[in-house]
Amino acid sequence: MQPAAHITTSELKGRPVVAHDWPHDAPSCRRIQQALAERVDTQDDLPPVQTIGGIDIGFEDGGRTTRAAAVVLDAETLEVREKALARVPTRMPYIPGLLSFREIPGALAALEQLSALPDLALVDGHGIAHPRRLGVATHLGLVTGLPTIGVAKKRLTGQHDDVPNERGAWVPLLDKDETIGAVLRSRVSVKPIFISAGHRVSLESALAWTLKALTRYRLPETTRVADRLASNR
DNA sequence: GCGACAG
DNA sequence: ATCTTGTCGC
Repeated sequence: MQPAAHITTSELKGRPVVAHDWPHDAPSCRRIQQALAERVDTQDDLPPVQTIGGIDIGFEDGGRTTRAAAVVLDAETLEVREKALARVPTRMPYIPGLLSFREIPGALAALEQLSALPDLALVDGHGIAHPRRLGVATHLGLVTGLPTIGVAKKRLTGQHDDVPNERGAWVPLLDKDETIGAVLRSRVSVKPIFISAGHRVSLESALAWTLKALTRYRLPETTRVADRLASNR
């Protein structure tokens, strides 16, 4: 009999959050994911959104050091309000399906450096478009209480039809008969991106906010600014 | 057993 | 993710 995943509920700045032991082995990670998945909220439960955040992680020293970037943009003008970069020792290798356990420690360190958290955060990687519905965007939302959206450049799981070659066109990402996300053509003639609900945000709102953060590039501005910082460009 | 596999 | 320069296509 496996020991139960130790999960507790708490509160952060008035918001319900979840805390849990930080595992180091894959089987423990998967057990925690299964337990956490029950607490995910894919209904809209967000404050008036005045700022949107971007979270992205990069690495240095051949992966030994994690560089985590958290940026805050004005939701209306997309003007950059604040940037934070944290460098922490990397604790886990990359294992498909367990990305959040590798990236969240750094993300939390970067968020802590911000003078004010964003009202909503777009996270690099998937939200519920994950084998156990607990991608990095969803996991980070649960742990911080922040409304989150998953914005990924590649598919992890699920099937989808071709996306029409028109800016803003999208098709559902399906797992069996369940819609777990959307495959979005963010601009003409580029590979589509994968949008999914993270936590406290519906897929419809996730798409709407992603479109609001898009300008002339494939990725939303939040992701671009955070990526530039995390990868030292 | 074989192929797929976010960052 | 990261290692890396020029180059093909819209």
